[in-house]
Amino acid sequence: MKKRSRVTLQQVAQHAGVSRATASLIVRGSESISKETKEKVLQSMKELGYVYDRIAANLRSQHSSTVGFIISEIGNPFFSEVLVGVHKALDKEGYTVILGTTFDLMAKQQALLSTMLEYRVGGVIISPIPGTSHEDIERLEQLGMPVVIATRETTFPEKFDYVGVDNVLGGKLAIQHLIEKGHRRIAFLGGTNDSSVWRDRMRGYMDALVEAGFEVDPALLVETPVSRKGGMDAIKQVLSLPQPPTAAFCYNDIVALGVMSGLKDAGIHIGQEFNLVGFDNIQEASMVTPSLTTVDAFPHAIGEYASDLLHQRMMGLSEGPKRIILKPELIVRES
Amino acid sequence: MKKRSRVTLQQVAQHAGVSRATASLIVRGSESISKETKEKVLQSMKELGYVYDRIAANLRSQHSSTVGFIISEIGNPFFSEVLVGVHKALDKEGYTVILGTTFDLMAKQQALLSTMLEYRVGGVIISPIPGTSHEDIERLEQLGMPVVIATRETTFPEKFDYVGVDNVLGGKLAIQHLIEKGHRRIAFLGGTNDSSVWRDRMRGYMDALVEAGFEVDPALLVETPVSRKGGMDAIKQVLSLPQPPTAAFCYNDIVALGVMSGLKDAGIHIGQEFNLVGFDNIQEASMVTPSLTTVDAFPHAIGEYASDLLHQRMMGLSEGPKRIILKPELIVRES
DNA sequence: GTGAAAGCGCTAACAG
DNA sequence: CTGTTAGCGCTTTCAC
Repeated sequence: MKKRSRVTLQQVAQHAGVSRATASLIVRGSESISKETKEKVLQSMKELGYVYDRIAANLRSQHSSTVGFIISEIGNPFFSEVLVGVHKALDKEGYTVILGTTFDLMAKQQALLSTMLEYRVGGVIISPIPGTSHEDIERLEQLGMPVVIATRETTFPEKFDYVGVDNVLGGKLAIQHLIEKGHRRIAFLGGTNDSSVWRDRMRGYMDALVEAGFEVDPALLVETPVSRKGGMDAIKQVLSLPQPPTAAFCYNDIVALGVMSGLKDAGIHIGQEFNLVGFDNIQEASMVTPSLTTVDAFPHAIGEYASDLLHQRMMGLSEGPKRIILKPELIVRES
Repeated sequence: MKKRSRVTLQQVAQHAGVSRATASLIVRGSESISKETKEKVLQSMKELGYVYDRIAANLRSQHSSTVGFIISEIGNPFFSEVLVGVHKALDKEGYTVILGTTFDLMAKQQALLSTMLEYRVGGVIISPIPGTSHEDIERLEQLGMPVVIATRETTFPEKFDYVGVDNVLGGKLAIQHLIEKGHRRIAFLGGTNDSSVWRDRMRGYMDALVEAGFEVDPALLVETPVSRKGGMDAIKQVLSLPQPPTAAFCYNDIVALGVMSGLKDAGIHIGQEFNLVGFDNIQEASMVTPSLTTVDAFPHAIGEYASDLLHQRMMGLSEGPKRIILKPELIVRES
């Protein structure tokens, strides 16, 4: 890991016949330098192949131009879309992102938080794993590191800046749509109740059913891992019921895609005999056949808003915790 | 961006009544410290809430425990799978990854390379955008920064460590499979010839056809952007030919999924009237209906091998450039 | 085993 | 406008 030593500002200054301080001002684009010396120094930099050492600069100035982004997994298109939003927004402000993936393991998350601290990132955007308490995160804030929570909540939501979608409303929209289509027995498939997101979507499901005057059959609620396999298993389970459902609301699109496979295996025509609504609106949702009706959770926007909030906080412009709750939208397609 | 000042090693040492140097040895887990002082110092760290400053440490020791990973876009499942591989492997070695996405823009790629340099990353893994010359990359090596190229080649492949799949062979496997199925008119759809990957897959396509004694009809080669939309457009184009193809090999799975949509729109039964082979074996390939026959490009393994090569090089253990070319495998499914 | 002093490459504060 | 001096938080000799 030893590196060939690089050209330092000192050497550049010497070569150009100025002081280190002057050279420093020039790299940073100061206006208050005469055109001639500026040219001269820039020329020297070019000749010597100077590369700015941002690490050393950050150390000295006690600033940080990095931001940590902690996410459960990159394989899920929803999260990768959030990442794209974060990336774009932070790029624009000149930050560099350090990525960490927890794979939903608490030990990994703790380790990542420490890493972010050790690297002196200027702030952290995190989608905490289910069961993360606010104490776990508070550690960062106590050390003066701004934090923004995205997509999932911690045990004490009001403590931090948060950006997410209104999952209760999303669940409601989905169910109302299915009720309008004439369904009475609607399953809720996939996900597990340890996640705040699941609980909210489930609540939307319940609320909408109750408001419409229908009863909730616990047999139609199936918890599974958030995967296509999970969806496939879940639909098989409810189809074998004495009174199978005629429609399903899925925890997210990934699960919904699994459910679609399961329905096809069972020879059920999606969109005709059976209606299906997902959540997230990942790209794939519009591409499958039949295309998937889903609730758009605006992952890209979540990433951008989270970045904006973090930037505000890093500039010291924010006061109390802010919450940005996006209104989800139902995207009606063929399913 | 100003940070509340943190507890320094100095303060810890003072609190514990030892010197800074001793404390430093202890954070790094040195063996040559008496158990008592060690305990005492560790206790002080806990009490004061000390956080190791890896940035300062790296500056002083001229080491780096970060690795840059530059990729075109994170939205493509193939790349996100490579990222997962990279992440897992580097994690194990204790590196932290700094992520950059180029969106296939040359300016962005150049900027990212500079950023990596400025952040003194210990090494870089890059999937260069089409048209990247070896000079663009050489800059890094000249500054003593190890580089590993992954998935795509530069203009002068032999100069750097490289990990990728044998795209020529992959193309051949696909075409041989289609020929065995009895097809004579096989289209090659999607992608553009500015990419080395495209040219190799195309070559495999050509070679296989020629070996089998068939001729190549240029009308069956359609270049498009690498997207579902591209696939859709491409299949529509060839279907309107006087002599449409009866099978297609697609640049990758993303394109293939678009082609599937297009075929369905045209009322063509995939797997019966028309056979289709993709490339990459992204998760989705096994989940669509009908499931997609494809060539597995082992993205996860590419990420891991690239990380291993980089690690070797960072340790100074590598000599000449190494090339790891993975053998792709045909995954026969329903399409 | 532990401490004192020097310095990684840069910026900040103040002179001039 | 430019130079001087000090020091960010850590590691690294080299004494003792």
